[in-house]
Amino acid sequence: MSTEDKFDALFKALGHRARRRILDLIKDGPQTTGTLCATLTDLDRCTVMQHLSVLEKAGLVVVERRGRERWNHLDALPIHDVQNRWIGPYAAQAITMLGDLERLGKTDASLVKADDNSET
Amino acid sequence: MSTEDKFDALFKALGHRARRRILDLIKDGPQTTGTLCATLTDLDRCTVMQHLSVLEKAGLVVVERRGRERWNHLDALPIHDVQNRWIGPYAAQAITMLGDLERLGKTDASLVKADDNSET
DNA sequence: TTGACATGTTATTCTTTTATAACATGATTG
DNA sequence: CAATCATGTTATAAAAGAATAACATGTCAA
Repeated sequence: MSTEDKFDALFKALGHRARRRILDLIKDGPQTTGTLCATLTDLDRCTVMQHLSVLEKAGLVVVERRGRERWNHLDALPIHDVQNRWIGPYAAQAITMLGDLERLGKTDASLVKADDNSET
Repeated sequence: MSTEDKFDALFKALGHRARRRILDLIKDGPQTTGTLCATLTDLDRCTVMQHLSVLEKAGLVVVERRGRERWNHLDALPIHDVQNRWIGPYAAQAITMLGDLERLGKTDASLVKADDNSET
C-alpha cells in the first residue's frame, strides 16, 4: 500500500461519524465488540463490525483476541502521520492566508466553537 | 449543518487523493479551474469541478469569480478545527498507549517515512 | 456583435459504502 | 458434552461517490 493509499484509508475511516464515535469510545481503553454494540444501539451489530474492520484496515484499531472475546484497542499513531503531513502544514497556512480570504468576504472565524447541532 | 456534519464533509473531502492534490496545488496561491485542469491531466475537467465542489462544501476551497475565470482559494481554517477536535487529542493519546499496543505485538513505529509507493 | 473561451449544469453510468439478514464457528459454563 | 454466548462470514439491497458526456451560459476581445 502506498502512502497515499494509507491516507485515503485514514481519512475515509475518519469520514463517518459512527467510526469517530467508536474511536472516542475506545480512547480511554479497549472494549469488546459486544460492549461497543451495546452502546451503539442505533447500529446493527454487523454494521458495527464492518465499521471496526474499516478502522482496522486504516490501522486505527488493533484487535486483541481473548477467548471468545475481541478487544478493540485504539492505535492513534496513524493520526500522528496525518498531523505531520496534512494538519500541521495546513494549519500554518491558515494563518498566512487570513487576509487574502477576508478580502473575499469570508468572515467565518472558523467553525467549531461548541457542539451545537442546530445550524443550517 | 451540525458539527458532526462538518467533520463528515471535511474528512470525506480529504479522503480522496485527487482532492488532496488540488489542495496542495492551491496551497501557495489560488488557481483558476482551467489551470488546475491543465495540471491534472489524468482527470476529466468535469471530475475536477466535482472535486472542487466537494472541497467547497467542506469549506476548504473559497471561490472568487473574476470575469469568466474562477479562482480557487485554499481555506485551511477548517483544518484547524480538525486539529483541535481530533488530531491533537488523539496524538496525545498515541503516546500514553504505546506500551499497551506493544504488548500486542504491534511494532509498527508509525507509517509515513518517505513517499514510497512499493509496499504491500 | 460575434466567435472563441472559461466555466457551469444536468443526466447517466459504474463503483464503492453502508446497513441488514441469515447462517456458521468456536469458546465457556453448567 | 450440550446449551449458550461472543464473534465471524457471506450475500444482498439501498445509498452515496466518482467519472464522463452533452449541452448551456456568460465574458472577453477583435
